[in-house]
Amino acid sequence: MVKSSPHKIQEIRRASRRLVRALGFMKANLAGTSLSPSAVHAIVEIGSGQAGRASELAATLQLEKSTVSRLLDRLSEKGLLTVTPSARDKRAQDLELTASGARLYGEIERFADAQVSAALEHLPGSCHDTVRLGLELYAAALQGEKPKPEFQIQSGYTPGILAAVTEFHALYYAQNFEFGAVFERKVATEMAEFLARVDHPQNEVFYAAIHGRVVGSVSIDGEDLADGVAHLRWFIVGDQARGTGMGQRLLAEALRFVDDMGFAETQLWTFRGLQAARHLYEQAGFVLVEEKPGQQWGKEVSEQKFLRPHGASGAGP
Amino acid sequence: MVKSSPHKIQEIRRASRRLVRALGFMKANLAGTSLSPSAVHAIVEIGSGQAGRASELAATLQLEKSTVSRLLDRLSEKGLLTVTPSARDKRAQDLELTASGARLYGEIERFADAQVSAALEHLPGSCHDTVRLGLELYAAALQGEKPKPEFQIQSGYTPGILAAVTEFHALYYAQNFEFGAVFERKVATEMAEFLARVDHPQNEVFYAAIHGRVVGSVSIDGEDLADGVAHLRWFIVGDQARGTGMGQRLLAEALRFVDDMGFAETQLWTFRGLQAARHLYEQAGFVLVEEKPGQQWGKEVSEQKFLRPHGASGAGP
DNA sequence: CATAACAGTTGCATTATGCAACCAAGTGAG
DNA sequence: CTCACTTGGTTGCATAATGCAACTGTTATG
Repeated sequence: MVKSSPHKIQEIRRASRRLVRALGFMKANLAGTSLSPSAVHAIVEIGSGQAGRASELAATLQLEKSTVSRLLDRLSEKGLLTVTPSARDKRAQDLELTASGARLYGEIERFADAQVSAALEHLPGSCHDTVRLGLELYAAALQGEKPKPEFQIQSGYTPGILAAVTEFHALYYAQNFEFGAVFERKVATEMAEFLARVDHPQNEVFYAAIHGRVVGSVSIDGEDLADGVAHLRWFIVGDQARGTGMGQRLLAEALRFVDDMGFAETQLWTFRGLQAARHLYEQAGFVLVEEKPGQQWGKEVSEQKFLRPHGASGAGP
Repeated sequence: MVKSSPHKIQEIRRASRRLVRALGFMKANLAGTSLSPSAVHAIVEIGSGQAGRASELAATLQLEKSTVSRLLDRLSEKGLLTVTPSARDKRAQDLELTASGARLYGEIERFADAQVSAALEHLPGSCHDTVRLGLELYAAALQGEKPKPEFQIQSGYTPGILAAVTEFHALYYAQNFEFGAVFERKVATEMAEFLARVDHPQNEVFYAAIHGRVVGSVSIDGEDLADGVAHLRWFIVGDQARGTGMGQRLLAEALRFVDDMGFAETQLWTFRGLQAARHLYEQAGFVLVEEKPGQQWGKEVSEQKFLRPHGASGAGP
């Protein structure tokens, strides 16, 4: 795993500090209420249905239960909250906002939304997702969560897929093997040609998207090799999604298509040095059948041909 | 300007709350010191040379000056800090960490770095930049800053440029004009062809990069039209950089090249409905000379031909 | 030179908070 | 069923953090 550079960490910490202060500042004047930060957080949590118990509140707000107890006292004294003993567990108590509590919650929501909205206005709209994603990832990471890779494999053309596949190839191979313009052009041109005939029943392109962006893809070209031979092409997963099992999923989906269509065998060309990919290929039933130097990608590498017979499903243990 | 959806704002707020709590939690136990959050922040600010005055500290920590005064008292009592009257301004006082203060600062730094580093370990390395950028942008936005668009215009092939240009075209025109595969393929194929001969002295590709990623580009094709006629092609700025003046800069750079190379005139094709671009073109001295329906981009639009004579520099006021 | 603005201090009141000891209600093993 | 243990919450106590307002001394400005 790649460690983040100290410099990057510094920058993250620096931004966090600013953030905490800026948000802390917001909280103080929040919606003109005279409530403390914790009280506001409590109202929000209860109002949004995230916390129905005092103990839950203590957990999310990271406060001691006694503090929460008193906090709830204050809020119910002000008539913002009803605290009723729970029916199921007589130790516990159900928390619910009163009408005026709900009104306050609404105000806080509107106020906070406006604040955030105003802040975001300072940024070009395209940054909004970066902000959202960055915050979510970091918040999750701080609490020790691994982000769940939510992606779905889909098939067929989607805008940007040619670009994405080209980009991943160009950047990855430029960085790791110093491939250049020839390679990027080759990928773009050949895949463009393929996409023109992707609707042919023996062809298909698969991709995984996160937040509407293509982050991984693989294609089956059923026409360009011999009859009954499927050609697995442009198999790649972008930086953002590497190590999430996406490659495996894509490959599985593609091979299911291959088997469903009754191809006698599947071929693919790659070259020596792509260990992770090779592992995936072999797991999926591919076998290395040929290896020789070549420079079809604009640079001399040891090209490898893999083959997978119909229905093969991986090397034994 | 595009408003962010309420949903997105909710998500940002939700993540912010988690973040503040998680960080708040970190602060409490921070490095095993018995210091309050503010005290730790103060040490960090002073230690990192960001604050040499009490008033500066009050500003960055968003605290009242009296609070800061007392905070500094406590710290100097503990021998972490020296508070000496400033030479230049007898009202003010210079803040400096003592040896033991500096040691503590070092510990805090190491501890916090380790925390952040540990958190980041939960994320794939490729997310780190998203986190950093997202936090920085949001922190800046909350304090009302507009992020400075730091980009430089460069020329020549760079890995990923074909992909980036294709992507921006595909996504933008798919979203706004429902262009599809035909268009994306056309862009990729033609630009790939162009890049094969971009080293010819009459051709050039210009691009702007942020953090090493291409976010805007324009090309001059000096060969595909008549002799002495420059063809301005693939002019586009990505989402992330729209509204930053990058388009103008790219265009200016491209036209400088055109004029330097002594082209008699420059032509470009676009179509009705791209107002922002049209404005830029006219500012740069282009004039609309022809308009007729066509479908060279895979969909029927009102195609426009613009022309700019050598050295023209924009419409008068 | 008078006045305002600035940097910081101090008295006072308020509030949030944690710890420890406590109670009451559920849980589980034998 | 019983006894020890856990869970959800309350209360007494001490303390730390904070803001406001009034204050001192210094510098800037007309």
